[in-house]
Amino acid sequence: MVTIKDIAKAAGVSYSTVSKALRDSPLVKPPTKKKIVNIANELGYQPNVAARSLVSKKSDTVGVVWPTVERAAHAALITKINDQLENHGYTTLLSINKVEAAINTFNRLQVDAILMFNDQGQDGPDTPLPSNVPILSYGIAKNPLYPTVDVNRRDAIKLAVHTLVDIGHKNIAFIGDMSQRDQLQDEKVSGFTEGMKERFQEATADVLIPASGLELYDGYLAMKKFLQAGKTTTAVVSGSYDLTRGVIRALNEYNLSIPKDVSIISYDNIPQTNTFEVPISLVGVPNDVITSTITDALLNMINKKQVPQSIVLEPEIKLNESCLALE
Amino acid sequence: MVTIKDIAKAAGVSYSTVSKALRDSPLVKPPTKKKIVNIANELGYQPNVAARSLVSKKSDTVGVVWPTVERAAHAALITKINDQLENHGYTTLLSINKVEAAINTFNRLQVDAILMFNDQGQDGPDTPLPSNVPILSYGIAKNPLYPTVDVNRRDAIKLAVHTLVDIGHKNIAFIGDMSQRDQLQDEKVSGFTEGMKERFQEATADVLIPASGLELYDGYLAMKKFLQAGKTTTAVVSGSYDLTRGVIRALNEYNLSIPKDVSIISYDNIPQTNTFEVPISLVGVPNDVITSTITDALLNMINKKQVPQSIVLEPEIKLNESCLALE
DNA sequence: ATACCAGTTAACAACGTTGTTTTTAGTAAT
DNA sequence: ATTACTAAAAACAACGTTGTTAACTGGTAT
Repeated sequence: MVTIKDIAKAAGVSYSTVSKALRDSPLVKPPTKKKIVNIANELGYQPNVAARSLVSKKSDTVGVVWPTVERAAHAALITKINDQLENHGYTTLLSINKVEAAINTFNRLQVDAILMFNDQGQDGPDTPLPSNVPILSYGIAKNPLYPTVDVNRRDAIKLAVHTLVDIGHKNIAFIGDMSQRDQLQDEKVSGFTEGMKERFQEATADVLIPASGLELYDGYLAMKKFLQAGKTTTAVVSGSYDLTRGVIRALNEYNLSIPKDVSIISYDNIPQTNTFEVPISLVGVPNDVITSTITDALLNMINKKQVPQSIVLEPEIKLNESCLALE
Repeated sequence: MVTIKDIAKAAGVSYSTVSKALRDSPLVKPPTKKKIVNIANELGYQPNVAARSLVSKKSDTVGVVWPTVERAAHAALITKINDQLENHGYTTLLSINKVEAAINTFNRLQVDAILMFNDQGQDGPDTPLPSNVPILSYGIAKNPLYPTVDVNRRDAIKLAVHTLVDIGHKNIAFIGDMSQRDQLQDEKVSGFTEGMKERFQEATADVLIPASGLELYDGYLAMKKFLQAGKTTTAVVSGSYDLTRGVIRALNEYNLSIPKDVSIISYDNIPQTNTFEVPISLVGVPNDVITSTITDALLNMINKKQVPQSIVLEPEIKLNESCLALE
């Protein structure tokens, strides 16, 4: 392991001069600086984080608590956040340990901030864990233990419903994952129910198409079952992008055209890579809005040393050809 | 941040005594030790890794290079490896940066070992990266730059083919992801081709069912297309668990029974959670064999400071009711 | 009493780095 | 030629920890 002192010896200067030279301090003359930098490169010098963070009390590192790798749901988010933080000089580290252990680890490592993916609050602690490091949570902002970035899924679905009603639809169905108690999915269902209630005074029975998962095949199966039962609808609000893909397959099989026979609005955060014949309308908070919000919040926590408020992101709608006005 | 010195002051002893007490050294009298430990707990003391690893040159941490979070393929592996390392007192950290940056980070962090998930060697460097830390790779052991743990996918499929031939099958098909150049998948295809060639002298045209991915729906679609075209087979070797699920769906739709009409052997590493009516035969290296091998290799690298050889794991077959003998 | 133990604890040095202070050398002003 | 000043570099202290060495204890043997 080559240290700052080896460089000093090789360059014939004191080691503190080397330190300054490598940090590009104006306290060392350009020629000397250049010589030192060259020697450092030549020797393949790598600064020792332990030593550095011992004195600076910083590690330029952000820890991400991610207890459920299996659920690839947030993969896209993490990738982007990782990139954005990198642009600001921070390194991202993931821990797939359970929340408590992960936070502990990150505290020991003297990470500068912690981002916690709070998967449906399933196994979250009910009292804030002791931490010297500021923690930001991504999940549900209802009675959060930590400042939280939340996506208003309920309003997103509601927005979809309202939009469809406003262009003349009356018979609207919602397809979503209802296989398990999952707060995130429940929010969507109740968004649908409330959205309908707000527009139709008399209580209409909600048309719910229950899928048993969030995969393409789940959507395909659920929609097919719906159609097989002879049920019909003029518009479908879908709880996820993959489900939507399944729905489209099923509709195709039944020779139902989009949007002539059925209009579709899909919940989604992914920037649309239009792989469909008919561009699909989307509601949701765009992924880069989410990631920028998170990144900014993290950087604020680190630099301003101030605890940010919880933030609820409101959805946008992007209308496309998949929606047909009915009047 | 409470340090060892704060404890020393509170306990009225020197700080070196505190250090020894907390590390349970025999050099400090039990009563003193107890008192110190109590105070430490009370103050919520957390050792500073930076300081510790500065002097000990260890961090009790293993870094995992995982550039493609999106591909959830290895999630199960990582989870298990994480647990096993934890049992040995090591913390696992993941980096989703690209290989070079990740290795750099881990070097700076003075991680004790690095595990690299070498996704189909797609963007791997072609010359070993400079690293002070031993690196183990999981992927393909063919001309590896680092000691590598490899799974013999080719022989796994071959084993499946041979087994089917030996129980009387002649018309055998292989379904796999042939959508993209992926070394891992290619290995399986050629395992099939070779396996057939070894048993049938005359060159029979291989029956390949090309799927356009590794998801359930891809298998379903590919198999359905195969059947729709009026083709038949008495046995299917499937390249992945999810594909197999899709195949089964398709067979069900065509009222073909397993194993009466079609026998199935599936490639898989996952310990079988029997969700099927008919238990499926499996080939592959069980996941816990893979993870234990990796964990052991990592620990060896750390403790013995010796570079291990590359290891190729040989597959096992687990015959179940999904295979019917034909004579 | 003096010297010599063992058992405890205190003091010290070191790890590699950064920020501050002191020294050195070179130049300008008296 | 002495002083005053400035730029550059060296020396020093500190960060929190661990391993080593030195300094105390009280007791036992001389």
